[in-house]
Amino acid sequence: MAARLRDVAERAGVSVKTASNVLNNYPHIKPSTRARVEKAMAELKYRPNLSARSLKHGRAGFLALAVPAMDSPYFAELAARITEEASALGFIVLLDVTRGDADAERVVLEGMRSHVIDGVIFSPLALSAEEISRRDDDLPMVLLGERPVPTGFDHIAVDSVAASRAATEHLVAVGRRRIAAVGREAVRGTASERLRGYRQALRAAGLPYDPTLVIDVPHYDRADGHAAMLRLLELPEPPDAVFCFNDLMAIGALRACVESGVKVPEDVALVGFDDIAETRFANPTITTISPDLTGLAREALDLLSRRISGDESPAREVRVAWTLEARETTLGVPRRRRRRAGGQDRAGSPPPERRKRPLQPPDSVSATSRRNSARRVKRSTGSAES
Amino acid sequence: MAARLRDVAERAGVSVKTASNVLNNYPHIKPSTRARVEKAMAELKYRPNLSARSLKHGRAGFLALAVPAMDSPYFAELAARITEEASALGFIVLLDVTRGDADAERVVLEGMRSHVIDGVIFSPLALSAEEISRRDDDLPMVLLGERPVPTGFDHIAVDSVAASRAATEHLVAVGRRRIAAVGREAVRGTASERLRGYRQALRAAGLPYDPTLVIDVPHYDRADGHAAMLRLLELPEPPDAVFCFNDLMAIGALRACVESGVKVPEDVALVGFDDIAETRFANPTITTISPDLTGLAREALDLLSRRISGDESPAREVRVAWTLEARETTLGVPRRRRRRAGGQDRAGSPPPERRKRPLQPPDSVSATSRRNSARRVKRSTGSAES
DNA sequence: AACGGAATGTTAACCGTTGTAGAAATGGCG
DNA sequence: CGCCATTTCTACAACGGTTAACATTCCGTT
Repeated sequence: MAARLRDVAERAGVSVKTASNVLNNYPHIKPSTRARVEKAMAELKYRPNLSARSLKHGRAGFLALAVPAMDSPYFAELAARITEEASALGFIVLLDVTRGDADAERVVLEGMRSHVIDGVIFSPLALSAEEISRRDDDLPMVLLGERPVPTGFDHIAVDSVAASRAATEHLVAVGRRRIAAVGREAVRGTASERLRGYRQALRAAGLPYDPTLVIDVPHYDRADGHAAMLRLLELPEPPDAVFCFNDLMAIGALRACVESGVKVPEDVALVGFDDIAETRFANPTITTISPDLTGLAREALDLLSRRISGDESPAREVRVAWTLEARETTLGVPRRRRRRAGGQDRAGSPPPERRKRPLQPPDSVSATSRRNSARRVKRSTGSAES
Repeated sequence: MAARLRDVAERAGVSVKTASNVLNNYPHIKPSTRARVEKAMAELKYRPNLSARSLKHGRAGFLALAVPAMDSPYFAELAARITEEASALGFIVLLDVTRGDADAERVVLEGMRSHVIDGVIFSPLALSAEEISRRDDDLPMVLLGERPVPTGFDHIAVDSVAASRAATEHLVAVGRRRIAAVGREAVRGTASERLRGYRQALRAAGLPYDPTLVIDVPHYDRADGHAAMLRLLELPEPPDAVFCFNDLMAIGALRACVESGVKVPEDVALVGFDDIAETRFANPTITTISPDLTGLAREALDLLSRRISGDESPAREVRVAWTLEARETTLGVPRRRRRRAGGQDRAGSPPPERRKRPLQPPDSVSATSRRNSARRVKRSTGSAES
């Protein structure tokens, strides 16, 4: 049914080899021959069989990207960046959604889709560092994210400790003293990096660490943030600021505040993490840590493609840049467009008086780069502990 | 380097074919032989080469999903559903992001990734119906979305006309008379389906169609909604309701209202389309049309896998179910948790008085199923116009 | 006329797996 | 013990494209 190279060759009156040469831009071909072959290809709607090709080469041109979820904006944006970078390098990205399922993640570790993919970019969630380090498969792999810290693997992440510390310091700087944290407190005994940064900032500011202000959540989603905030608001002494370990939870927390009649940031200031698009259009807009996703994607692909080409150098630990984006949940709403107090309580048409269109689009509302850890740590981690 | 079936066979002392048979659960194998082969596989860490396999069968087990964007929550959710359904059927989904680029979409039409994928699910954006209908490739394809209406292709979508009509009728029902619409007004001469439904509802309610209230936008993103709303608010006679053709624009529009001191829904009511998670956590929560994405994904895969198996029946036109989710941007905020008017204008710790945690999670706030077009239209569309 | 390079052809092997066809071993039964 | 029917296993040829190793022809130079 489908045309093969042989059919093309026959129709063009050349040998299979010549047809193949045309396909692969072999330089020494008479223009007229090339034209004939190309014409034949077009007429037969010839498409090379990539399975055959990759069977021959041992290279498939596919990369797998394994992430916990696709309906999380953070991972969606990440996937978009990685796909872009990959196609620039001639790779096709195959998405694998693990849903944070340990078994699904084990499949990723142990040679998924054998021989069809040339490498994996893996953002683990359920698996422990220890389990990851037991991996016994030579498919090149790059690990993403702060979650586990296995030694001897290529790993790319933002410096969560420093970023979280900056986020918390920012809350201190805007006058908050009782700062809560929402996220996973401990993964297999080790405190998470974000919690570490948070505690560092508290200590530096001379504030006490109050475990009742640290809320443990399972999924890092909006509902988690919502529930956590409700718990915090029920405390005898509620916090005056909350640092959520990601933006989705900050959004849920914000919603909980609105429902409960708590004013943000007057009563409670909020900071998130990730800088997903949603934060720039929330009401109020959400202060957050903005990691350089494009840089992350670029580093990941650069590293992975090097490994695929046989680079055997010791595992690398790469840190990507981030900035603190200070927005309304910590700075407040600019006075000139604060909403009126009373207001006609229900109405049909009469348009309320309103003023000029604000000049800046919401994307640029109070963006303040504060700190930047662009440094790239290249740490040689052989088999020994670093 | 990597173990082949031949190596396994040698080590187990059997022929290659026998090893292959073990791999494929061929019934007639002596248990002792099977055990030997399996042991050899484990020892050599054997992984079948899928390229070779698919070269042999002519089937690859891959599907392509081509969508305009991955960082749009709607497509991210859609991709998640489709990936789930596909893996249940043993297919692996290959994501292709076209960014609404016409050339990228043409590649999708004309046999992308030749022979590696068995079928395509395609949500076109840039290409006209006419251009799609010129497609000349026999790879099974299912079209998604309301955008183009080419005849003779399998097509799955929500009934946008009816849904948009319901959305607009809902605005009429809550007392609005000057209802704006934000979206693409015309694609190559044909009014979009959503605009059609909007106009039907206006006509049915005896309201005039005012073209100045219809805002044309390019990208259907938050920034578009934001800009469109600002334009509407500048009109001498601004609308008292806005129907945005998707949720992202509704979110942008909401943000524009907040910035401009316009109260939602008191001054302007808002309705979106898609029911992305973000709408359930917006402040206020956004009324929207909720399409049955799971159903859509299921239909798409059902249809596509049938085509792949050689089903040659006439092209089908499938409509998926939807519901109207009425939320705060049209119904208003329940009185008992409306926020206080004045409020301490900037403060440190003193917690404001607040009341009990509301019983229902935000997901269930004022959900009202209103209408359901679950009917599936099977239309035989041969070569003639229908 | 001899030579060199460009352009193409021929043939065969190979990538790893599976289908076909059939051989060899096994077992049941008269 | 012989015969037939299974069961168990094997040899070989594909699948479509690439590549190696030459062989050949054509053309233009010297």
